[in-house]
Amino acid sequence: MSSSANGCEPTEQLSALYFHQLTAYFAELDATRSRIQMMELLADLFTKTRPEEMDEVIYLLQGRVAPLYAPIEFGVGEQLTAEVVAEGTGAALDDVHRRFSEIGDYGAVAEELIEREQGSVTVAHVFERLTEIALTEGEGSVAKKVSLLADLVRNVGKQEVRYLLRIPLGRLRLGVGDPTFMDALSFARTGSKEHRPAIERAYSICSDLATVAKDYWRAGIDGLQDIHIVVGTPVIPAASERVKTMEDLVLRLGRCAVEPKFDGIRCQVHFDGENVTMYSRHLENFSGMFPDVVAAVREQAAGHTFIADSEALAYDVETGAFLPFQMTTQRRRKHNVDEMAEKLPLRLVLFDLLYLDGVDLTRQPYTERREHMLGFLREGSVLQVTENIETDSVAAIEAFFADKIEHGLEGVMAKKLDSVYQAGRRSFDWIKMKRSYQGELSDTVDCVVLGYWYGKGARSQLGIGALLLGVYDKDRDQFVTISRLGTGYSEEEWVKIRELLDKDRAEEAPSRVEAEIAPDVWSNPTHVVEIQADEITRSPTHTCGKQNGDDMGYALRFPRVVGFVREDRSPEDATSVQEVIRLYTVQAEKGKK
DNA sequence: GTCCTCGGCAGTC
DNA sequence: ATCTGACTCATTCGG
DNA sequence: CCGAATGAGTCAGATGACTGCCGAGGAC
Repeated sequence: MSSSANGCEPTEQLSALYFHQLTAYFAELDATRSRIQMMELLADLFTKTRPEEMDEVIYLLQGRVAPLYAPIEFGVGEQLTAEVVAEGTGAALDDVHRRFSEIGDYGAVAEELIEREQGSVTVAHVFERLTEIALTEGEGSVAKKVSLLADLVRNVGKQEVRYLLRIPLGRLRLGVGDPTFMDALSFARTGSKEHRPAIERAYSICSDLATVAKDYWRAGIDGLQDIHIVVGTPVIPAASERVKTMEDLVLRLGRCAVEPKFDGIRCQVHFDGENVTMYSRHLENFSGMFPDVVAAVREQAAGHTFIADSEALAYDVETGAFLPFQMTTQRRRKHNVDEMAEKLPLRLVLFDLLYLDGVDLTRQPYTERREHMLGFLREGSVLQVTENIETDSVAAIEAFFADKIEHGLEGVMAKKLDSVYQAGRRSFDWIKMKRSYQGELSDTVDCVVLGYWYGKGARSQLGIGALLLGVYDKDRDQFVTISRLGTGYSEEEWVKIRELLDKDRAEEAPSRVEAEIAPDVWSNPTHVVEIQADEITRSPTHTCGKQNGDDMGYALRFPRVVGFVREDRSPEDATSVQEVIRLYTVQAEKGKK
């Protein structure tokens, strides 16, 4: 190996990496706040990692055993982890749950219950076992997953178990993510972040960080030259930023393109002339789910190869209007695919083109990509290119926006005219604007707090993680649930609201409260909070508006608190069930246009 | 043995 | 999805 | 002219409703 790297060359044969060595790094990262120091620690770890172990280290850091787009999941969440801890440490399941509600981290719970200081398993061994767990399926698989992981628990030390259990939970919580890994790779070779853009570009178009890491490690930036956009291999999609007002939007973009924003499922379509492959926003393979779209791609794009960014939406066959998200999402399925395709046909609205007929378009400006996108499709009922306007006027954007809202759409996306397609990045090249961002344009709901849940991770320090919210049913003088709430408060406010709720603590659900879910701590209905939400949805879990046991209720989509507590309102002054239903009806009317 | 329900998980937004 | 909080980095302020 | 203060940007990790799949386990 010859290269100009400084300090990263293995000067001696590195030995196999033990899992306790890896978790020692994790513990250091855990204790480090500075991102620069975390990057340096990671760079050091990469230096000590043999090339053949790079895959394992990278995937484990990502909380996985395979690249993002591989359909390999652990199938071990919190409940099963609790069983693993009990089985692996000999503690009672009750005890495990009790400890978890206090410290909010199963890794830390297991650490408390283990004496052993250090295990003797290697990273390779742990990786192999975790892979086995992920691949286990069929009858008896749940018990087998648990016992495999419990076996590992018995063979590692205190510090190791802490991080071992966090891996399948997908909550390693080290304060590092993909961007930091990429900085660290660059830093390990160059002592600076200078190669980050090249590394990031490679990662974004092949979606496999382990491949990028190995190529880069072997040959530096030259090693990345062979990574190109390939039809069939998912590209990490570009994402948008938000602003508060239309004025801010125009200030940032000047003259820009404005497109409608659809409330469907993001879909990246690949066509190699024969095969159609589709990926979701997080690179799940959708290909088998939308046979109607696949057929349409073959027809409407015959003779071409391409990769496009799009939104898939179900629509009303009678009126042509797009259906709500809850309808579209029913098309995301493995079984009864064909029947559902007939019942709920999809439209695919293309809004960007990354590749066409052998040419990578991602580095061309928006306007040119759009030209290509408008030119290659045949007419058809499924694939269509999104409409757009070009303007630098706030008034024009507002008019366009109002029209889209009036027709039941989510809002608009504004795009910088000369911007390239920034795969894997969230940037101000694309700015989304939804109704709920503009305070006066969207309704808020006054909700009564009915109780709270203990938090996990960092929130456990606060003694609270989320609230149970209700509204008032005037007809029956009952409080019914409409949402949980986990965002909007500062840490200080979380603590304050918990203190208030503890004063009104109830040992069980108060008699005037009707709920099908139970918080960790009940509270007598006293405090009213103002909640902003994007929409009201039909709900199988919340009791607001439920007529009888098996009916659907109503709930809030994307709830967040604004302000703290409304001192001027009594619980009976909260929004009523009847008002919620009225709001839902008004919203449903718009969807029909 | 077969069918059905439900809890848990993983994914969409 | 939304949101907060910590840190980084570039720019401006003030002595 | 240089260090301190400020503010925008980046990143990570809390949390939401809802749907479908899968396996477990009860009913029959």
